[in-house]
Amino acid sequence: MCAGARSKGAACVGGATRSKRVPRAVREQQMLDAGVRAFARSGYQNASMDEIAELAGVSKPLVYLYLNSKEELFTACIRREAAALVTAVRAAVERDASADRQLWSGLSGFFAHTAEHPDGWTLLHLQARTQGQPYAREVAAMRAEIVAFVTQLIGAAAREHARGAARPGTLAGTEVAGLAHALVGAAESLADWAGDRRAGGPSAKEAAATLMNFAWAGLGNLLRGQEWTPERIG
Amino acid sequence: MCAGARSKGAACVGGATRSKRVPRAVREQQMLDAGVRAFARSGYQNASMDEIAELAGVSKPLVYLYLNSKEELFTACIRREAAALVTAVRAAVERDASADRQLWSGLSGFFAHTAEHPDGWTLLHLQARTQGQPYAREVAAMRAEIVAFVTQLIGAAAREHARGAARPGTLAGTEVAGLAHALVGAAESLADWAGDRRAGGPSAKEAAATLMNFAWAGLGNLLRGQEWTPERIG
Amino acid sequence: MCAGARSKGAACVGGATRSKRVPRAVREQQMLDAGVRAFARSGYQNASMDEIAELAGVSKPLVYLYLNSKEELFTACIRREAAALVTAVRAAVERDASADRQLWSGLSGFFAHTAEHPDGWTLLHLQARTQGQPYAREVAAMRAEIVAFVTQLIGAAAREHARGAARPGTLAGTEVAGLAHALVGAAESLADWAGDRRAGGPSAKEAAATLMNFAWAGLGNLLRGQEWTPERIG
Amino acid sequence: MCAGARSKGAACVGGATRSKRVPRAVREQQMLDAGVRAFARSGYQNASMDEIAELAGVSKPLVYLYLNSKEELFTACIRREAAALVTAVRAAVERDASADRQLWSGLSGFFAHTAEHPDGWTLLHLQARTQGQPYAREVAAMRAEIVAFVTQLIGAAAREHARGAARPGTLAGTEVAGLAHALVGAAESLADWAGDRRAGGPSAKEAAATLMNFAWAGLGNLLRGQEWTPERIG
DNA sequence: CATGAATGAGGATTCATTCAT
DNA sequence: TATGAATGAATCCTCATTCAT
Repeated sequence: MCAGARSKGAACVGGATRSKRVPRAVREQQMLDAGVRAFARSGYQNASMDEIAELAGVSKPLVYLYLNSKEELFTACIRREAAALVTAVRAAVERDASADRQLWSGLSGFFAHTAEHPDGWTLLHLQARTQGQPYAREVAAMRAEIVAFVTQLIGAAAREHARGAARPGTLAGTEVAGLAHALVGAAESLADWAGDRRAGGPSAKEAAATLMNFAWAGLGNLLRGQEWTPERIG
Repeated sequence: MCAGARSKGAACVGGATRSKRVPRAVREQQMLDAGVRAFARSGYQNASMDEIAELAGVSKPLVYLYLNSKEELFTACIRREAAALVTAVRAAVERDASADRQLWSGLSGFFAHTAEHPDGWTLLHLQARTQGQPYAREVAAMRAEIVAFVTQLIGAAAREHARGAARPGTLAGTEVAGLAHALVGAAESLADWAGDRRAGGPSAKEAAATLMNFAWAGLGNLLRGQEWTPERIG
Repeated sequence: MCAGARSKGAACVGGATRSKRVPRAVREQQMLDAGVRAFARSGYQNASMDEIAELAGVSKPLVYLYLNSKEELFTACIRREAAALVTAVRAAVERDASADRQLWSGLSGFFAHTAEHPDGWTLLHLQARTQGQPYAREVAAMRAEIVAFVTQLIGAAAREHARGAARPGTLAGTEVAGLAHALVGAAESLADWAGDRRAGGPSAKEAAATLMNFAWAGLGNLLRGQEWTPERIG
Repeated sequence: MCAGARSKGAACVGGATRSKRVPRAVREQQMLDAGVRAFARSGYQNASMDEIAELAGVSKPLVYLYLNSKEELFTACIRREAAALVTAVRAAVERDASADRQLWSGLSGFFAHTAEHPDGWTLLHLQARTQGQPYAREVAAMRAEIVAFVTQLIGAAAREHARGAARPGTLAGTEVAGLAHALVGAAESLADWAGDRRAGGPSAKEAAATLMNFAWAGLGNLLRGQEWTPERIG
């Protein structure tokens, strides 16, 4: 436990002993760690700066000295986690592979990262979106980046498919957007589920495979022009 | 306008004139309306009891008299909205139809309800889940109920398929659950998108169709044994 | 002593017993009383809202409920005291009397009021001017009103004098402004001194008479063209 | 520019380059310069030690090493400025001249000094008096010294006058003191005005002349027994 | 029923001040 | 000598909540 931990019984993040005289860069990371944890678990409003400072193993004024305000701390947390997630996904994608393999590897990376950083994921997915424009926008930007990536893969798949197809299907812009939203939503839901090991959630690879099964075949059908319609007979 | 509406320009919910001698049941609904609206738009913490009382067109002590505390008010709001959503979906499902039609009708009902009650949907999907255990659990329970329903439909579809299939596929329990989670997540994401009319989101029926296209084909492939696997070549 | 007076030993303003359920208008005056006292004695920054609330015999939130912020409280205090001072001076002036008598009666009223309301006077004269633009301006406006009144009296005196003068003097605008500044400054200084009874300061009438002696004769000389110049020989 | 000057754009006082190894006496003066400037412009509370240290071009701990605390720094600033003002006035007085010339030369010195050291004057006249007993007393002592000097001059003038007067007037001690207070107050007010060049204030000599015109004639009248009294008829 | 009056408790933020290097 | 790192102690302000009428 960290020295100086007072009343509430919260240990310092990472179990680090509260140490004196640490260089600024390190302290800042400790504070961000604490912020991510606290914000993810309690939400922006409920997390108190007292709590965060204690979790970081420092006094409150130091948090303000380095990060200026609760809002800026929140922003910094979001930025760090968003960057980490995007980086992880980028690193996981197998470049020069086929479109479906690229998507699958990206998804695997995504699920692996969110499973390893559940607080970061909660922060981005749940908390940041509830706190109004500035933060929501920040996350929306990251999401847009991912959606764009997925859209591009779908386009690539369409081209790949078209090469050998008897009757190449066309996908309108709205349809593509709908698919991207659905896919990202499904991924998020699976990530939540996968993050919850107690609920018997899947591993990252399993989640990625499930999602590919869910999405890839449907996409192929669409491209082939085999649409599902309500008028279809059971 | 409701009497007593003070400075801020907020009219009473539903445009109801603030009148004396209203039966308790009605007053409570007005308060819940106000609560849902305020909580959805500002979040639990940011919504103040003052604001809610004014929005409901009553005095603050009356809110306390009927609903005891902010927490209980929040819980009551969540419960009402969750029940309304589940009821709407249930009512929309065409019993005795084929599994895909049941799923489609249920999704249509879901998208229709969320589009008509955006504040309720925001409350459930965004706000309640960020306020820690007690409320998140409440919503999680509702979600589990829906996931279970979807899971059962997928199972039914599998059985239907098996009856006439040359080579019946098998779906492990985890796989089915995964698909259900993915589908529900996709639906939620589409509901958010559809709720945002300015972003050119789809209507309820369109959203349902998009999702069916996306999901049903994949399911069919799975049942046919055409699984996507990472080992697959290109 | 007022009930509920806690630690610091400060009694409520006016010695009033802390009473419950007082109408808003009355409470507001009590708060302003407390504010004037606290601000005058400690300055804007040093006076804490805790201290003021205790002095007013109420809890802090009530002060905020009625007066919104420390700044607004300060402004309200200044406005009330400025208005009271101007009103007192106006009421004291003997209209339709000769110019010197008008000036004398006004000064008497001024010294009487400042002596009876030393905290109000300190607030206006000392504290408000130290707190930057918004407040300084407020006081400057009041001061300007008084200077204008004095200037007008000097003008009237000049006309009265001119009627019977062999060689009527002229006063340039800058000279008049200088005289007005000097006179007001002298009055302020005497008010400070008069407010300090322990230092053997004069009564209001004495102070007024002293100032008339100081100022009126000099003014007469100027009008007569008998200027003091450094070149004058001993 | 001084090294270490960070963001806010504030240059070091006196444009001194921040240099290492400066003798203590010099450093202390730099700190006092910074203190006077900061305290005069922002007030005691608003001026932060950070700001002052930066303005002085040194690190905060050094300020504490040399001056111990904010209070002591403030006191030191007041003492230095008060001594400077008194010294300047003393040096300006033409000894062995007639009383009015002595007064005039002293006033000229006073106005010249305050015009050249506006921050010092603001510190003494405005800021120090609003910070409660310890500092106000310090300034009051200086003021008393000046009032005593003026009182003595008025006494001397009375004696000079008495020597050649047909009908020597008498001035009670209180009257003399009152006149002195009035004169000093008038001087202070004019100094404030003169410090504000934008408001078209006068030069030092002009201010002194204005005041002499204003005051000396009144004094002469008094000595001649021509007192203004309220009973006088228009 | 309905409400104006009132408060306890807690949270963000700032700053003078001190070490350890 | 000089400073980056760190904190205790306030201070302003807000809000859920309760009475007395």
